Amino acid sequence: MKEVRTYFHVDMDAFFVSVEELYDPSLKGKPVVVGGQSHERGVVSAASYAARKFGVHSAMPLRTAYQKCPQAIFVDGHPDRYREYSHRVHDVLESFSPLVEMASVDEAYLDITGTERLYGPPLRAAHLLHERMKKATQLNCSIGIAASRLVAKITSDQAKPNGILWVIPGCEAAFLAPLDVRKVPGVGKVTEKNLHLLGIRKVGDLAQLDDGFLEERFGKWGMALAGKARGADAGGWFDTEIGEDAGPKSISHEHTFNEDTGNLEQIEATLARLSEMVGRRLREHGLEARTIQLKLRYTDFSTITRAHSLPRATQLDTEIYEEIRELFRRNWKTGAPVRLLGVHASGWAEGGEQMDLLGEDRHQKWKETMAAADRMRDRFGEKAVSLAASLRGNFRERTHENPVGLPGKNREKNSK
DNA sequence: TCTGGGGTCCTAGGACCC
DNA sequence: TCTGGGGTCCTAGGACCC
Repeated sequence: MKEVRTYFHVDMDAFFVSVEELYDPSLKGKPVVVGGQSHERGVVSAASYAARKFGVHSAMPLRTAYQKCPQAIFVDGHPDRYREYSHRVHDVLESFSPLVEMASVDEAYLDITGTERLYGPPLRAAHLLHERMKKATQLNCSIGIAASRLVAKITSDQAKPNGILWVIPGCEAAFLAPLDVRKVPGVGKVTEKNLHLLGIRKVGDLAQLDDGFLEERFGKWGMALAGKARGADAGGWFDTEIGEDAGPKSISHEHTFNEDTGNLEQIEATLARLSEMVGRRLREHGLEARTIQLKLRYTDFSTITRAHSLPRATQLDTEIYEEIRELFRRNWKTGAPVRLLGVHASGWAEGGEQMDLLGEDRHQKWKETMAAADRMRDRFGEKAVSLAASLRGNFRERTHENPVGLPGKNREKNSK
């Protein structure tokens, strides 16, 4: 007989907005939109509850948010702040239970099975944690409690804001049945629409159907859905134990221009900057990527991705950039204005991949150069050392006589 | 409505190998 | 030459999440 476990899903309330309020208390209680200025290209990252009353929600274009709520205060996002507070949240959770898994910056799963003697029954434990979180971070959270991770996640959503909710084991199906299918994690716009076409609107409707039917229509997901509708952790990610947070599987950076551009110099300078950012993160994580991918979006929003796998993994800005530039030149509809560019790295090399002997010396030199550049950036800011900046200066000469990718004498000149 | 940026996972076809 | 069955890697696209 399988032991009944107890999971918490802890979700911070309006996380980005709440963190911004700590930096600027005058924002409290007001309609606040985090993500950028009201006229900018971009979408809402987070909206305060006051702003939500006007119909503003995350993922909505900023301009739309402005139309719905012109009196809202628009605030730029601060990823560093959110990361810092995410660490604090993590620390609180770890002090509470050793089995913690951060699912994103502002949410986590805890396995608190067997902590009754320490904290008492689940509801009491949740109140203790809630209190501890508020005291340590000044932030509110909501906590869902259930015998499975999936149900705990749905439950925390129902508990919002600033609430605690427990689905007693055995009551899962009854709790889930009246909820919209959209409440099931993994069911988004498209799947919801397809389910509606089949007359399936509530999770309870799903539970009636047999696995085969759902699998045929929705593939692997369908299979899991029926189980989920019955409250089980059926298949996929939700089956896994709560454990150590694994490292990243990919690292990417992308940029949307304020105005679309067909200017090759501007485009390549941007690709260089994005390549640097990716290279830097790879080095921070001690990773080397085998596959480099370009993302290219045109004015009409049509988007392509083009990838290439290297014979040898890299973490060097210049090698990433060379590959990206080649991918871009091969795939750009020449002259067509570009809306977005992205650089994506994945496919980590297994530890200690061989380097060819001839390349090793050059490679080592570059590694040292890059490490030094990273230190400069730490001390003097991102602008201190830049491949992109050097490219803007004398791009043509470099491409012909001093191809980017080899240590060049021009570099020092630009680093001061 | 005029649509960010960072990710994960899944599907599917073709190459290539045995 | 009308032709098999897997396994794995690569690539492209898309749904979804926060």
